[in-house]
Amino acid sequence: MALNMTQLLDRLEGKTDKLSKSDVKIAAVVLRDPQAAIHQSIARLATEAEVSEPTVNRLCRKLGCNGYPDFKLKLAQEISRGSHMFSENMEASDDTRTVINKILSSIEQSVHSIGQATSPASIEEATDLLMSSKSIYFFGMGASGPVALDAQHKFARFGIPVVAHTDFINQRMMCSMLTKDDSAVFISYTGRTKAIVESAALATKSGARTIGLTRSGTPLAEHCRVVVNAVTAEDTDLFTPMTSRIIHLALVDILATKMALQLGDEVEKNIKAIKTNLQDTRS
Amino acid sequence: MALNMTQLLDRLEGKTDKLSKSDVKIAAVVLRDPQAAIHQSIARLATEAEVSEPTVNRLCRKLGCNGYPDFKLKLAQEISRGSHMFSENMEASDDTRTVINKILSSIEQSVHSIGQATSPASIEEATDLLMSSKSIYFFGMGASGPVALDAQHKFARFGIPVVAHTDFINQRMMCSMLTKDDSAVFISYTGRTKAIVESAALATKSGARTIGLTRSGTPLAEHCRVVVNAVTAEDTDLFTPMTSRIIHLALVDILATKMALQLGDEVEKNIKAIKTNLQDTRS
DNA sequence: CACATTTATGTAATAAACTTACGTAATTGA
DNA sequence: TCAATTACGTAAGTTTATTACATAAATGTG
Repeated sequence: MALNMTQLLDRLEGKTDKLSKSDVKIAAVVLRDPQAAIHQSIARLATEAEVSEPTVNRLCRKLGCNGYPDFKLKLAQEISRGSHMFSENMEASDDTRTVINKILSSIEQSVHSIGQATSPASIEEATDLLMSSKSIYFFGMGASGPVALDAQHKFARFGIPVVAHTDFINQRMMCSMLTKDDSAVFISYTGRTKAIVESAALATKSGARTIGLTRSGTPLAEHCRVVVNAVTAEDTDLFTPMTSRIIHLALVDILATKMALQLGDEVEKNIKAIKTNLQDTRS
Repeated sequence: MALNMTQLLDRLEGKTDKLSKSDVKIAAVVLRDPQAAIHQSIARLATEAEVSEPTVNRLCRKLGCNGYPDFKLKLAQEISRGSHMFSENMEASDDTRTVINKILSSIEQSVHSIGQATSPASIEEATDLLMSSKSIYFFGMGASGPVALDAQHKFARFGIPVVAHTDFINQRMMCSMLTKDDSAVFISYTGRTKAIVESAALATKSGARTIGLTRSGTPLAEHCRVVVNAVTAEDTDLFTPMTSRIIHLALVDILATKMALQLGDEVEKNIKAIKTNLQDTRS
């Protein structure tokens, strides 16, 4: 019930539903300025769209809402993510507060959209491969280097040997030495970085279980057995270089959590052990 | 107008406003289940809170809303971030879709709350220090190690020498060699990791410009000239270990962007140069 | 401590908004 | 062309929210 978000605007565009003539008129008014729509009464909206009030009401129900007020509520939630406020570029004249808000809302938006882009199936396939692996390798270069290291840190608790490699030489070396019981996770937003594509090709040749945290359809994706699609809604975004790493981290979190849940008790012990060891380093 | 978000629930807790007796009763009902509140009529809410309807209406206006429906709308937007849906723990029975949603909404929530916790002043002070530095050092251990490396990668484009250190030995060594023209950025969520606190103390002794990406009031914070407060709303959260790194990354983004804006043209050239160099690595 | 003044709250009337029921028009398909 | 279905609007009814007014509580002052 709470999960069918960000659907209203899409549905208003007629993507999933068959909209009648009047419905289209209403949708046009709403889409022209959704922000304004949520402050309008049903009467006002009906007038603007040149239809009757019950017609508006019926459309609301057709879209799965419980009447017009409920429609407004759901619409408000959908556009509350700031998507429509801060898509503009950064300007030198922006004060610090504005810069903060622009960056954060851009991140929020990306994180939210990745939720819809990620197929549960791909996560499950990936965790299945990872869980039964003899050892796991994370590969990332440039901005994805730190992500790979982060993944190494996160997966360490599972009791499976994990290593991250962030430079070309080590990656090549490792990839040619993998076995069919090893998992190799390749992290790249563009999916076109030569070095990492070559490494993935090598890994495939070695028979390793290749997993890609990248966008599907890219050269890298083609070399991976499982692809966890890491693509944001708008890709031309100025903030892409920022948000892509965060999206990768979020996906790593999801994989690690899913794995932890499936491994169950075993992990608990490991985490507890690590935690007690860490206590000593706190002052 | 669009920036005073996520204030309603806080204000309902009486943090910024002086609430009357009746106001408190109303707030209690709303806070007990905000999700339910947005579907209630003003009459229902008034009854539950044992006050009159106009009293509810007056509270709405006091909180800056344009009547009760507007209040519901604003509240709906505020909790649309999933904050109150998924604050519970993860369960083994959760399906993959649920796991994904829980993690992502937790991240969204943290990112959003950091926006309010971060004071523009601290960002400005930090960037001022960084910009005029001869060189910049990032220090992070454990989960913050990758964050430090990420920062190194991001700041590299500014033309100032940047290094990240993620191990104790190197950190100690570097910190004792810093000069008053060097900036040392310490990244730690807890602010209590012994090693990093010691490093910060050393850096202070060397006269370096110490900046902390940590929570204020912690041992680490006390050794830092500028503290960028990195604390999430709810701290007991199960997801803290996940979201803390992402918050740090977001703060790094903010610092880097702010710096880029202030440096202006100079950076453009650097970025362009890096980009052209990167083209070669794409297939 | 009494009195004036401000602030808080409730009652009742009013107005606005939404929904339902019903009837007519348009569309579809044989 | 004629049912049958679907789409739409009118008008009545119902719910919901707001305003105006009155009363009570709280606050401050001499």
